[in-house]
Amino acid sequence: MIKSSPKFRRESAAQRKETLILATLALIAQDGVRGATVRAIANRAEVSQGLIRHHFSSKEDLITAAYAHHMSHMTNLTTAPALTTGISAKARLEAFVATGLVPPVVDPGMVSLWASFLNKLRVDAKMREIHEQTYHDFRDRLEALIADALCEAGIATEPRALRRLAIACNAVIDGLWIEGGALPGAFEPGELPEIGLKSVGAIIGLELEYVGGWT
Amino acid sequence: MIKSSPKFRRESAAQRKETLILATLALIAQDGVRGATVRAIANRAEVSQGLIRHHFSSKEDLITAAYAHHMSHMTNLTTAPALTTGISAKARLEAFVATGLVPPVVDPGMVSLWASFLNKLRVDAKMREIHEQTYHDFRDRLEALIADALCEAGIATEPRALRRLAIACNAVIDGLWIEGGALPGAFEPGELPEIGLKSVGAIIGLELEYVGGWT
DNA sequence: TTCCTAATTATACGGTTGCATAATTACGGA
DNA sequence: TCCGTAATTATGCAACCGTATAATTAGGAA
Repeated sequence: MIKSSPKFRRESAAQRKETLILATLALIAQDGVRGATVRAIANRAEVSQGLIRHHFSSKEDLITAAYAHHMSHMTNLTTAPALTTGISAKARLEAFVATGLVPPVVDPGMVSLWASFLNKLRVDAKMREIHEQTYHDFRDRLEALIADALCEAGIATEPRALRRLAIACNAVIDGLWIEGGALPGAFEPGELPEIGLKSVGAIIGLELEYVGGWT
Repeated sequence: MIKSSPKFRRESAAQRKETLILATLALIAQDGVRGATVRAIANRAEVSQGLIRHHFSSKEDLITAAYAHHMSHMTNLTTAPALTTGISAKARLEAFVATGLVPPVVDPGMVSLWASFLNKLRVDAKMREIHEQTYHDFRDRLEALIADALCEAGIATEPRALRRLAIACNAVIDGLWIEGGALPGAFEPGELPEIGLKSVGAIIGLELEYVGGWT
């Protein structure tokens, strides 16, 4: 008897879950939440639709997992360059701001994805929890960078004031990131990071500069 | 023959359209785009579902109209106080910034609504057009206020630099507005406008202050 | 009053959705 | 080698979606 090629491959739960999550994110980024149907996701991940319910208790569960995955991914993408050792605190802050304002972080798909999730915050408590945690995580990293940069410059700052600086800087970055993604082509290349650096610098009282190399 | 009470009332096209638009916005704010089905909208507006297709060529058409309505509403809400005559340019700018960062502009429903529409920008060209126009309209008003305030303070600014200041200030306001709406309770009352004024002030190089009276 | 017309309702249809259930099948351990 | 079991597929269903069409009805014009 000739052994025919297997009709499917078994994979670990973790791998399958990630595959499904990535397919979900790709679909939402492309067509909005509306496009992420169970059948479309299964099709994109090249599995049957029944498999989704085998790994996730409901479609809502998958969406939530995709949200968490995406948010931590974006945070890591932005944070990574700021972890470089051997450079000044000011340089790390500059890298952090600039990285968050150029592709691939600034991207229509990313913004669309983020917006799709944002309007679920009202309804879903689990989503709200994830958002809150991600937001604070991101802001805390930013606050630490600001604190280091200010300390390095010999500027003392109270915790309360520091928190507000971080909130404000986070807001500029977010705002620029959104418009950059929502209106691609409305800004010249390199304009967004330049504006971001100048603004963040003005807010915290340091002169931050645009360093080339960010494509 | 006893005349029974009429089963429905005829109204002008404009009135009906607005009723339907408001019902749509209320539903989207409450349950997200997913909740704004034709039947739900008709139910909320207390009309039959067929009426929607009588006034709008499609559901998509209604959604688009609702988006335009909502955006101009928000812009007007924020802009109104800045039109006050007889006060300094700086005071008008302060009013503009502060108004946009307190209720009813800062509100979970408003943010949810805005986010719901945002993720349609990728797909729908008409939506993108409305977004672009609204964004530029808002930013232009902000830019004019900044120009006046700087001029009043005797600070000369090039058009190119002015544009970037407006982009940056717009971003701070947007970012703060979003988080204020997405995470109600995460900020103390009055904290958002205070941070917003300080940040905008730092960016453009003026000292803006929080004036009480904004509840 | 009578009639005409546009606003409104009533009803139905094809397609899609998320989910449940049962039948297959890969693949590691005995 | 064989077998158990969990991963995967196949199939079906009830509910809901947007839309089309025809039947009502309000309310002004003549």
